[in-house]
Parts: sequence; structure tokens; C-alpha cells
Amino acid sequence: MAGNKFSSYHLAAALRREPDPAAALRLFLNPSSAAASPIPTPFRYSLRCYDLIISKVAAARLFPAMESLLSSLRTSSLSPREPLLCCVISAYGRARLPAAARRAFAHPAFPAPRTSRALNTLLHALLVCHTPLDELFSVCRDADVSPDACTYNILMRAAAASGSVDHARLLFDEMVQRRIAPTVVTFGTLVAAFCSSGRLDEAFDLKEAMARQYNVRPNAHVYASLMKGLCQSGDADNAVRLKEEMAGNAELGLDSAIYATLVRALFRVGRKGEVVGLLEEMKGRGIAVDRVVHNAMIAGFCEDEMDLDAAFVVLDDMQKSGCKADTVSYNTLVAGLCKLGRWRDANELVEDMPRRGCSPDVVTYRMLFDGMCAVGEFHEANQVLDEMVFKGFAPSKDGVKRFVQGIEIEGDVVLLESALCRLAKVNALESSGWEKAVGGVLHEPAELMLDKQLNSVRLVD
DNA sequence: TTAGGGTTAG
Repeated sequence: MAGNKFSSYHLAAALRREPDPAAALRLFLNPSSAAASPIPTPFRYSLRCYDLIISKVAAARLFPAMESLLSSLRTSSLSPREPLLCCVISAYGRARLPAAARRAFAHPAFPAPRTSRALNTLLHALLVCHTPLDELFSVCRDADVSPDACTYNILMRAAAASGSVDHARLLFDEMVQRRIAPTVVTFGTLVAAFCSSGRLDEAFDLKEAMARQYNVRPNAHVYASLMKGLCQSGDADNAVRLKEEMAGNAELGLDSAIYATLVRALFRVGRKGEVVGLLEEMKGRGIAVDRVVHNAMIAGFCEDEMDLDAAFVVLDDMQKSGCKADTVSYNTLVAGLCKLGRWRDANELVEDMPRRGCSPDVVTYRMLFDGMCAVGEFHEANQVLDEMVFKGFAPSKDGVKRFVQGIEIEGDVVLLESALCRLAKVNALESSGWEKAVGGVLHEPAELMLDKQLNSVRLVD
């Protein structure tokens, strides 16, 4: 840098190198800190510098900083481009701040007019925030932007998410009428919507029509949705056929996830005997029998067959084949053991998890805690609660309710008081369900002492 | 800028 004047070009390079968004912000606000010699003031920021810093702070959700950068961008003579605006809108969407996303869409720092790209980004951000469908339509009307295929795809997904597949279908008809060509994403969205509402015939009709009528070839997304739909409906025969169809088309990239779906479905319909053949087939096709396929088998043995021994054999096999079990593998086993009332075995397994290279997560503890509460082992559950609270995990609402009711029935006021304190520490006392449950505790005069305690924990949220 | 499948809880 010696001899060279520090320019916005150098600042951009420094910003790009800086992984920490807060540090990058400091750098941006005080560029001289990165310069070897004094730099002229005021520093002339390039659009590139604004692009870099705003995308960084947006990704890090440093929203106040982001807004002040946008304000200073507005007063500059620079004209930022729409992709930066999209980045801001998406960040608000990811942070579940729909009103902020809408304000950003109209931000004066970005020169009008908006294109469909910004509108689509806004619609998607609002969709992520579960904005009602009619509000999305009103956003479209207000935006005064011509919708494109992507706009329709997002609206269709929103319609399906709101439970109205028929509305999604109407939107499809509308876009065709308006001569907006449906894309492979359009079909993927609609096929998934039909499948998840169990309307498989319409999903398959659409798969046929997309190729024949619209000249759009079904891709892996479309097949994956169809496979899930068939498996959920218990139609293993057609699921196997569909898998064969995928195998016949290399472009579709038949993979282990499709096999895992199928494996789980075969267990569900009591055809686990066919699974070994499927695994052989996978090997023959050079598709790894990976963790997810093993997990599907573990789930099958635990939930469908109630054969925990066989599930543990799968766990061993998976380790032997160099495939590391994950929390899902163990959680499935813990749930299976608990369901059979074998909470001691479940507890042992959980205690053994760290040694096996897998730390129990919030799901593990919740299932163990619930499993113990379900069979009235409240003192054992209390031990688990200790560990959970220590790790900052909160038990499930149902678990809390059952636990609190259980120790209340046992009449252990001291334990109840201590449990409430620990539950408060992990904010597990928000549910109105337990407040009712505990409400009944306070009738006995001996327990009125708890009232004060209770009021104090209620303040925690 | 938009769509999918895996597995545990809720």
C-alpha cells in the first residue's frame, strides 16, 4: 500500500477480507484505520463498498446499522441497484420482520421503478413470515409491477401453504391465460401441493401434462414430491415403480434420499423383507447406503416393528460400515425405548451418547424426560431436568405439565418449588397449560407459601 | 427472486 493513495477500491478489498461484520462496519465507518497514511476527507465511498457492507450487516442482522447505511446511501449521489435491495428485503424476511421488509421495498435510497425481481423477493419474504394470502395479493396490486412466472410460483406456494390447493391451481390457470409460461418450478410447486394434500392423481396428471402440453421435463424435485406422496399414501408398489423410472433417467439423479423414503415406506406397510434387496440395488448402482438410509431403517424397526434389538443391530452395522450415527439415530432409539416403557435403557443410551461421539440435543432430553413422566418416574425425570437446565434446554410443554402435575399429586412441595425455579430458568413456564395445572396446587394452606414463589417465576419470560 | 425428498419432538 505504501505510496498508493487509499481509495474506495482498497476499502472494498479490506471489507471483502473481513469476516466479522461488526469489524467490517468499523472499517467502513473509519476507513483511515485500514490506511497506512492519512487519507483525504471526506472519503469517497464507492457503490461497491456500500454493497459489501450492507450485505454483510444484513446477513448478520445488524438492522439499525443497516438502516443508517441505507440513509447515508440515500443522501449520496450513488444509485444502488436492485439486487442490494433484494438482499435487504430477504434479510428482514429471514428475521421474520414483514413490516420492515415492506418498508424496505419502498426505500427511497433505491431509484424507482421496481422490477418483478424486487416484488418477488418481497412476496417471498412475506411468505416466510406467514403473511395471509390476501395481503400478498394486495402487495402485488399496490406494487404496480407486471407479475412473471416467479411471482405466480410464490403466490401458488402461499396458496398451498394456506391450505388451498384449489386456489393454487386457479393461479396456475390464470398465469397460462395471461400467457405467462409456467416453468419447471411452477410444476414442482403445484405437484408438491397436490401430493402433500393427498391428491396424487392430479399430481401425476400434472406430471404428464407438463411434458406433453408444456414441453417442460419433470425434474428431480417433481419426482421427489411424487415419491413422498406415494409413500405417504402407503402405495409402495407404485413408489417402487417410480424409483425404477428415475433409475432409467440419469438426469434425475436417483439418490440415497429417495431410497430412504422408500425404505421407510416399506417398513410402514409391513414389507421390511424387501429392504435388503433395495440396499443391494443401491450398492449396485453406486449409491452409498448413508446415514439417512440407516436412520430410516432404525425408525422402521423402532416405530413400525417395535423391534429395538433389530434397531440396535442397524446402529452397529452403520458404525461398521463407517457411517457415523447422529442425534437423529439416537433420538429415534431413545423414543423407541421410551415408547416401550424402557426408560432405564433409554437413560443409559443417552448417558452413553457422548462416549459414542454424539451429544444429546434438546430433542433427546425432551423425549427422555417425557418418557419418564409418562410412566410416573418423576424423580428420575427430575434428574434429567437438572441436566437439561444446566445445558439451557427447556422440556416440552406436555412434559412440563405432566411433571408438575405428577409431583403435585405426590405432594412434594419442596421438589415442586425447586422444579418451578429450574423451569423458570429455561423459560419453560410460559405455557398457560401449566399455570392451570399449578393453579390447583395452591388451594391447600400449607402450599400458599408457594404463591409468592410462583408470582416471582411468572415474571420471567 | 421462486419449487423437492430423508429422521427424531412439537
